[in-house]
Amino acid sequence: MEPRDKNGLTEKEFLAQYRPGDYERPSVAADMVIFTAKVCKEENYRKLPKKKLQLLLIKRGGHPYINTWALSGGFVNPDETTEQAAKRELLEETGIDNIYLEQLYTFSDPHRDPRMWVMSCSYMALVDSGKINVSAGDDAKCAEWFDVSLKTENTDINETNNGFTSVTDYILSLQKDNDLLKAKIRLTKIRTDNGIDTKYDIISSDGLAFDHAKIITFAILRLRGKVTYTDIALNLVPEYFTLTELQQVYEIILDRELLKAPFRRKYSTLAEETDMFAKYSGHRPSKLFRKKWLAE
Amino acid sequence: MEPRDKNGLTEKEFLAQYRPGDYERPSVAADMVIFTAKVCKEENYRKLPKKKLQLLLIKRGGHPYINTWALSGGFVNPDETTEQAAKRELLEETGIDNIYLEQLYTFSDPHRDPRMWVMSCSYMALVDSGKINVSAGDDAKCAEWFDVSLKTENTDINETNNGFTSVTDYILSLQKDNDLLKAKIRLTKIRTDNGIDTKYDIISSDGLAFDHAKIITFAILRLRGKVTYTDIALNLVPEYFTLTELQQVYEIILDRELLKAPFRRKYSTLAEETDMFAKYSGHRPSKLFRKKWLAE
DNA sequence: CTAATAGTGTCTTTAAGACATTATGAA
DNA sequence: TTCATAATGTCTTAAAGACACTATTAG
Repeated sequence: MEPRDKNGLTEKEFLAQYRPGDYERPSVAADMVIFTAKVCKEENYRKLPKKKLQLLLIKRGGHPYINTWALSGGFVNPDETTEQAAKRELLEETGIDNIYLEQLYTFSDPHRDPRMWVMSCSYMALVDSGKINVSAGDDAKCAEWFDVSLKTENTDINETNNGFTSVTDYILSLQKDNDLLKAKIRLTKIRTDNGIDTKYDIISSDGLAFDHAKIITFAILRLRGKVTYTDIALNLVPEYFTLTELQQVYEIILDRELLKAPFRRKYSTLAEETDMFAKYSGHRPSKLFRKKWLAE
Repeated sequence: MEPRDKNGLTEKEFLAQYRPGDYERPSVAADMVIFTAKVCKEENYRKLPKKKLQLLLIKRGGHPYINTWALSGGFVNPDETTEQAAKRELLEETGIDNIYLEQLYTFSDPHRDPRMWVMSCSYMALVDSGKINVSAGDDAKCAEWFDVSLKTENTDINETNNGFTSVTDYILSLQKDNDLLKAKIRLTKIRTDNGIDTKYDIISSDGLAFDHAKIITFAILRLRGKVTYTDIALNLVPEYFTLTELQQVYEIILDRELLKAPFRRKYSTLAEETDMFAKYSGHRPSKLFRKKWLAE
């Protein structure tokens, strides 16, 4: 016996006659923070090339925020998930396909877009720089890789009777040749026994569109948080890599140097030995490893 | 000199003439998984009462999924964030206010609601059971606390050439007196060098509306993941608590017993000693502590 | 040979697991 | 007095930090 509602309808009947109300709905965009670990040039044949953490931005050609830089992204269509939309947009805008993707956070401040009500479901993506097709972004859109740096400018913690208030200012710098984009993001945490209120505010944002400075900061903090206890860093390294290369990736993400011996002890679990060696290194050649993804 | 777009408009002019297109937009709901740690009754005056992990569900009075149980939640309004919507709905539906809230994930399968295109921005909430007003949910809506259990039924891992495939089946059980809701959720992870595809599928879901079994499973796994390295468990404990109580909370979340001595060594950092003691315990009274939230 | 990195050994420090011992109050 | 839990001590095991030492190559 099928259940009927207060109008005497079965579920099938209800759905057949159902018409969505005409209340206002938000547009939903999928935005992506794409990181890569770019190998720098090194003149000294003996020295090892350094790595830099980079992020992809797209120059806006129209209002609002005309001529500023924005994350790759676009609106979600009715026949796809936000993740599918993110992948589709990335492919359309940059030609990049098949990469690591992870949902970050949904930003929903009603006024984050001056045009209308737009939520942003944000994703973090990681690519090995060798996979990037340099000729990508060849349509009208101008996509460029920016060096990323996120520094803590200041932290202020006040203990209260039943919690604390902490205010941290971050300086986000994005650099591409002569283009330097700078933003200050304030992270405020107010903890009481009634929960915690965590808030990101953009204090200043120069050359970045919308609230994207906030999203980028969120992504970097997430990446830093996850890198030490997951295999996420493997996504930034080529098929064959040395343990020093992997360590460099950790160092540019965490923005600090690590000791070699303990690093190798811990993270050699992520690498499978091969019988190949790096060549023409000007010093003792290092063994090449393959990725050993952590199962489960 | 203000920049103008290809139509010769400044940003101000552009925004003044801007009209949103009439493409389809999703409805966005904010849904909440609210947990509490309920103290059971204990007959033996010497024995310590046990705790159970519980979760709040609301009985659906209309189609679709009539007479099944659903998470508390509702549609987001144009003047609020998803978080504000979650809080508003919770207050309206249950009378619960001022609690710990954390965004979980945005579920966006276009067919997750049979009526129309609805995304769910899901939240996890934690409350001390002492804060719950039992007479809540006094309007038409019927809100009830269900005992929660999530067991891994089966894990199957296959290593592949460049990654692995893992399939884990979870059994989610929700019980309230004679009402037993059961669901099987399959978590599939396919890892290749081109990223990881993580997918939750509902194999069966009895008595739970929409994809809420998936959301609940996601929430429990998140809670388990975060409890050991954050102070999140403090949200489930009253103002004054014993270390054994706190340990019980960890045990019901992790679904396994912990050793007392190492637990105290590690988590006494989350507790501030008071000079009060638990009373009428039928054995040595234990010291009461206050919450010491981890700053930063 | 040399500069620069590869790779390992080992001592110290810290934290976690395991379990035993002592302490204490209500009935 | 007894039962059940409180609270702590300590031995073991494992991991992380710090740093030194040896190995190896292109030029």
